[in-house]
Amino acid sequence: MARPRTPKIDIPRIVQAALELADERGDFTLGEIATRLSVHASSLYHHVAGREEVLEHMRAWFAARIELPAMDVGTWDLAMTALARSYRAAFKQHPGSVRLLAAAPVHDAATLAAFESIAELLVGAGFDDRDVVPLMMSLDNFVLGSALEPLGDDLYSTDPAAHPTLSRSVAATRGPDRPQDRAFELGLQSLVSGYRALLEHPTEPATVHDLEEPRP
Amino acid sequence: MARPRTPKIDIPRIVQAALELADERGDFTLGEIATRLSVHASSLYHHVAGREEVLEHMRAWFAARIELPAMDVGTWDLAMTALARSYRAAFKQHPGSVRLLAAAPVHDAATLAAFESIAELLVGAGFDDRDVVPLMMSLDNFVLGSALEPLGDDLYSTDPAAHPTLSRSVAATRGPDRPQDRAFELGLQSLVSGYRALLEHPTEPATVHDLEEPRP
DNA sequence: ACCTGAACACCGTTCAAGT
DNA sequence: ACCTGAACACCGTTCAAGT
Repeated sequence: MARPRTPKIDIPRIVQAALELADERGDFTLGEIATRLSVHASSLYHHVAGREEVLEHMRAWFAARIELPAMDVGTWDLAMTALARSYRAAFKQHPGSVRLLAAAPVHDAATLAAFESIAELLVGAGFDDRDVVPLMMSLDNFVLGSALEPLGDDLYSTDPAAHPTLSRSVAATRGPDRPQDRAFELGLQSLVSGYRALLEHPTEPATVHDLEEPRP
Repeated sequence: MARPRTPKIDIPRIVQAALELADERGDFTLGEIATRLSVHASSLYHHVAGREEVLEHMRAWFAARIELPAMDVGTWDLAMTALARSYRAAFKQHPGSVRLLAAAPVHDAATLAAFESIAELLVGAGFDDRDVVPLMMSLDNFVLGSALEPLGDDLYSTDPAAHPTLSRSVAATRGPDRPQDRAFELGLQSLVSGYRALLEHPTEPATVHDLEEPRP
C-alpha cells in the first residue's frame, strides 16, 4: 500500500490539523499532524515543502476567511473599522494559532488590495500624505495586539490584598461580555476618533510633551 | 579544568548573549549561547533550568529596564502615556527579541504595581468600573502590537503599478522619522483622547453600528 | 559549586524503495 | 504521483565524571 489511488491527505486537511493542534496546545509538530491524518511525517513533504510552508498555508487560510468589506463604497472610517473587525473575527476563531503566525502576518494579494483601497480613502479624505501609512500601521498594530491578548487571563489571578483596586476592577468585568471584546471596541473607536480629530485639527492631537512641560 | 575558580558564565552573560542572538537572527539556540560564552551547552544548566528559563530571564531584563513613572503624582492620561512609551522604548532596544517573548509577556511584581496605580487613577478619574480593565487591556494590546510591528518593512516593496496610492503614501514617509514611530504616537494619542471622551460622554464613542444602520 | 563530554529523545528533512 | 521507513543533522536535556 505505497501509493493509494486517492491521496490520503491534502493541504486543506494538513492546515485543519495544524489549526486544531495550535488551538489545543499552542504549537504543532509535523509528526503530530501526520499522526492525526494517519500518515507518516515524511508523507507531508509530498504536499508541502516543509514546516514553514504549513504556516504559510495557515496564513492563507486566515486571509481567505477575512471578509474584505466593499472598500469603494463608504467612508474611510467605516472601511477601517469594518476591516479591523473582520480581521479580529477571523483570528478569534483560532486564538492559539495567532502567536504562531504573528512572526510573518498575512500580506497576500487581497490584503494588499484592501490596503490600497484604505489608502485611497484616506488620501481622498484629506489626510496628510505622510500620515496615511502611519495611520494604517497604527490600526494594524492594534488589531494584532488585540488578537494576541498579551494580558490573557493573567489579571484574574490578582491578589486582592496586594492590588485591591485592580482586583475590584477585574471583578467588575464579570458578566456575559469578555473584557477583551470591550477592550477591542473601545480601542478601535478611540483610534478612529483620534484619526478623525487629526483631520479636523491637523496639528492635533497634542503631544504629551506639551502636557508635561507647560510653557510658563 | 573542570571547575574554574571563578565561574566562566553567569545569568547576565547568558541573557546578554540570548538578546544579541535574538536581535541578529530572531531566535537563539542553547548551543549558540554556549559557543558565544566559550562553554558547552550543558554548562548552561548549572545556571538556568532550561531554555524556558532563559526566556524568563530575558523578560525580567526588559521589566527591569522599564522606567515605571511615578504613578502617585499626575493624572491617569499622563501616567498611561508615560508607561506605554516606557514599554515601547525598552522593546525598541531589542526588536528581534519581542517576538520570542510575546508568548508570555512581562507581568512581574513591578508591572502589577504599575497596573494597580493605573487602576486607581482610572477609578479616581470617574471611569465606569467595568471599563477600567478593558481600557488597560486596550492600551497593552496596542503597545505589544506596536512592538511587534506586524507590517514591518513589507510595505516598502509595494508595486507602484498594482497599488499606486499605497506606493505614493509609502514614498511620502521617507524622512528622518520612521513611520512606525509616528504610528505609535498617533495611536497612543488617539487611544488616550478616546478614553477621555468616554469620561466626558459616558455613552461615547458611538459604535459603528450606529453609523452603519442609521435610524430612519 | 561548576565545567565537560557522552548519551538520549525528539524533531525537521531527505531519500531510496515501492506502487 | 504519493506513501513508507530508514537515515541524518540538530536541538534540548540529563548525568556521571572530574575538580
